[in-house]
Amino acid sequence: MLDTMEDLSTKEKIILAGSEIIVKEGLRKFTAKNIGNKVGITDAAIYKHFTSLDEIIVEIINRYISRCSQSVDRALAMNLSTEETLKQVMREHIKVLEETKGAVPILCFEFSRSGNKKFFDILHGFVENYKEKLSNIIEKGKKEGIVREDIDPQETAMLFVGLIQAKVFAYIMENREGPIIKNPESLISELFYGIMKR
Amino acid sequence: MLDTMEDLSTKEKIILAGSEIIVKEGLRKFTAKNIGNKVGITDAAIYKHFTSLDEIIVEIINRYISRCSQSVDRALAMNLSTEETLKQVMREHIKVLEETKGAVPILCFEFSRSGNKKFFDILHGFVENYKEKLSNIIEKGKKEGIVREDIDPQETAMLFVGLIQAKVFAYIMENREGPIIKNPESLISELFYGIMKR
DNA sequence: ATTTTAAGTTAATATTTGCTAACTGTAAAG
DNA sequence: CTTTACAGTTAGCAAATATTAACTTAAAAT
Repeated sequence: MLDTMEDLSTKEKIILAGSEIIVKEGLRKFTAKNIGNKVGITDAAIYKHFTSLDEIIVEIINRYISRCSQSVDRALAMNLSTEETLKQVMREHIKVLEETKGAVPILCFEFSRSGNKKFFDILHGFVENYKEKLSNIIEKGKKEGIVREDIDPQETAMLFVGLIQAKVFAYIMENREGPIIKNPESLISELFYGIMKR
Repeated sequence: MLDTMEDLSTKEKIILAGSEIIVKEGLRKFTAKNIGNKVGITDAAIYKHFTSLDEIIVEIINRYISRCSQSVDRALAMNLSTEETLKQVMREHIKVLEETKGAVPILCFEFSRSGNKKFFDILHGFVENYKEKLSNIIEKGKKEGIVREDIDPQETAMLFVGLIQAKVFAYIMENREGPIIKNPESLISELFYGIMKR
């Protein structure tokens, strides 16, 4: 069993173990037996918590999506400056990414190929929705005159999503341990350097 | 059956179909049945050409590796200027990449996680060897004074490999058709702009 | 004290997968 | 003309996988 998840409920352990398998071993190893082994229960016990293995994946994706979406709404509700709002959103997104161990960007990659329409549609819908929310904030920044005029909000929103994807790939290819993004604040400020008016 | 491979031998068709499945559908779908379907034969017929499915993967990787290595040797034998030698190597590499439909970078990604030592070792050995060959050329360029002094040959060689990897990811994520690298010459010259003395 | 429920077990199911064996047709070699 | 080799077929096996069923047990609810 994993030592990092002693006091979690079994359901949480399953989600965590599943995420880790997806990231570190690939979808091919995402089997009931492997997940059970990692959690410390039998394969059959998993079905006391989920009706199918697909449901685990849906849960992993949905948590990521809802947490990211919520963090945008929360950041907006905080009534910060546009710049701080954007930064807050990015900070939160990176936090969710770390907590889910990078599983969702990997799933994006896997399902963009596998032709599994069910998962692809969920992920695609999320990316579209999230892009819209982010680009609205960037658009507002442009109106306020703090974001460069020649920035395309949609493009820049996608750049952020793409950047996260790239970071996860790098993390995996370099076989690293620990956080995916070592220094979130510096990544965020680098990104901002390119879009803010000076 | 695929229309693009009418006149090839069955063995070639299997390799091509296998590569395409790896790239477009993932390793999970790399099964005898799926490959057979794509080629237009039964799963059992595949074993008339390969002793195992693993052997197909080994063949895909080895072809990529040997063609890349050979192209370096060929480029060196052409007695071109250092700059032209490097460019020639990159051109050839991109050609091999296109012909193998980007399967090997994807396999690198998959096996860097799956823990399959057999494949990982082959790929790792290749990358190390290839990096060495490339960096020797870059080193020569430095001695000739045409490459910037502050360039680390090893780092720059890896940059090229990483760039190829990134291009394949982008190709897949954007669900594109056709060539992975649309304009090889401009990619090569962009890369060179950063390393050559001016 | 008893019943109910939650969460685990083992055992069994159907399906899929990798691979082998036995057979068939065709085309080249002798 | 016969033989042999090749490249395909179908049938089938053993292992793995997703899932279900039947049972156990301990704790919570009544």
